[in-house]
Amino acid sequence: MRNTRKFSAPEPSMRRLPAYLHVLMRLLKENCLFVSCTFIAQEMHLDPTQVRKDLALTGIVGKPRVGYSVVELIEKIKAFLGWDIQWNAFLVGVGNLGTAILGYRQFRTFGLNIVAAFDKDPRRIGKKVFGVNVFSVEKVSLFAREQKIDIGIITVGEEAAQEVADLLVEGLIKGIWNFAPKALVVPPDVIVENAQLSVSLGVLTSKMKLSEKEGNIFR
Amino acid sequence: MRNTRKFSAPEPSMRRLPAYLHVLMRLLKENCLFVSCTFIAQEMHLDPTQVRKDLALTGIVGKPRVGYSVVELIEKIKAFLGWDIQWNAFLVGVGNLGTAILGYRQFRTFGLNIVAAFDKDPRRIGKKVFGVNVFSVEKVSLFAREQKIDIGIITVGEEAAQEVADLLVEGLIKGIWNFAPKALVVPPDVIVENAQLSVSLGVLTSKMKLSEKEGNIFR
DNA sequence: TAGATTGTTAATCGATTAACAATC
DNA sequence: TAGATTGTTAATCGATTAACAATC
Repeated sequence: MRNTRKFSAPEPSMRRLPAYLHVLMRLLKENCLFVSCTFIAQEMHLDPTQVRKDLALTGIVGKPRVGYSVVELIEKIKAFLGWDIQWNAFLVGVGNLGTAILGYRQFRTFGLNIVAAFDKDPRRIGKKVFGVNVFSVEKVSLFAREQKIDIGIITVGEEAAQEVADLLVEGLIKGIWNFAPKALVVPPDVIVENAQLSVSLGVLTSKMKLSEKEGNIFR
Repeated sequence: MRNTRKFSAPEPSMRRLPAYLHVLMRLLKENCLFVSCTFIAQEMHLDPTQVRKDLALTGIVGKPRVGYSVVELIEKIKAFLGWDIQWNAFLVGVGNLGTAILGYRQFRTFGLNIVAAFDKDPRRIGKKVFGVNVFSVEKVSLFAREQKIDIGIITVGEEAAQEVADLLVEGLIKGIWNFAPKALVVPPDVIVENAQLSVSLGVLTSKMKLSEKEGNIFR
């Protein structure tokens, strides 16, 4: 069963690209002009063929015996990830996590431009958080339409998440970055990316518990 | 090529379990005693067989024609994810993200007990953040050993991440929750879970860019 | 040239989905 | 009983890994 339209790029590959970018940025700093798959694979403890296939997704062409141009590869990966253009975003829910995201300057370098923030708490409305104005959540749809916002970032609680998603959809946004632990229902042309920290924590604690059990066999 | 010891549970399944838990908690509130895979699958837009296989991982046994006991299923999933026991944790790097994590009370319900925080900035050391004391990062290894800490949470910048990981390993921690965009090198018995927000953002913007291109064909 | 590395095709592996018998 | 649902085995699909020819 499929929740949305299927796009062509394999997600596991997509998720590895940002890490390649980090290695490449370091190489760029060290004035390294060319890099081979083998090198990147070693750095990241991956299979070289896998790296080559991942990079091929971006349309890069390498030179046998030489490798890929570091500068070109950085450009291609950024373009593939959509980090070469600006995305205008609204953030809804100025709690701890919302505030942290507003304060995380790094996102600017990925083209994420958080234009405004929204909250339902009157104590937060009218304030500025890391230079971003906080408005009443009621206004989110109207403002989003007026300002042609691309991305809605949901950092509200589970209860309000669907409601906020509906407002964002009404505001004609094209993508939702959802931090609330809730499976959102949206039209098929709206892209949802879930980023629940608890999922990641669950993977960690689950593996730790398993390893304790397995480990005990040998001790 | 493998970076660490392989554990038996399939990661995709593991990543779906927290979402099942959310549906189940809601059902519990509604005093619903039994639930079928079909129902959960519909709620989450997944294949029922997939849900059944995922749930089977936890060791739950259902009743044909009835389904699974909601209460029992919640317990089993929590136990499988390691959310039935307490994990003592240290957090290193009290920036925006670190602060947000310290303030996110929800994690307590997953058994995550953040005992202390660490930073290298003298202005932060000695302060309390959401009730958690901030110490100098130098002390992390010693304190971790003394207090038998299980998990180290890394919320420092890319540059310092490996250094902090080394200190945590010296402190005999068993798992690292790494928010820094850096592939950490640790001994094979230490479990690392990477939680880079930029990866998730990349998936979103990449899909949005692809969908724009594809979409334009039809417009 | 020789040899390292790319690009691509084939083989393997693992996860998802389909089919169906067992059960209450 | 009839039928919905579980549990499990088989088929399909997709991603990873291996093999190798092409290239500079």
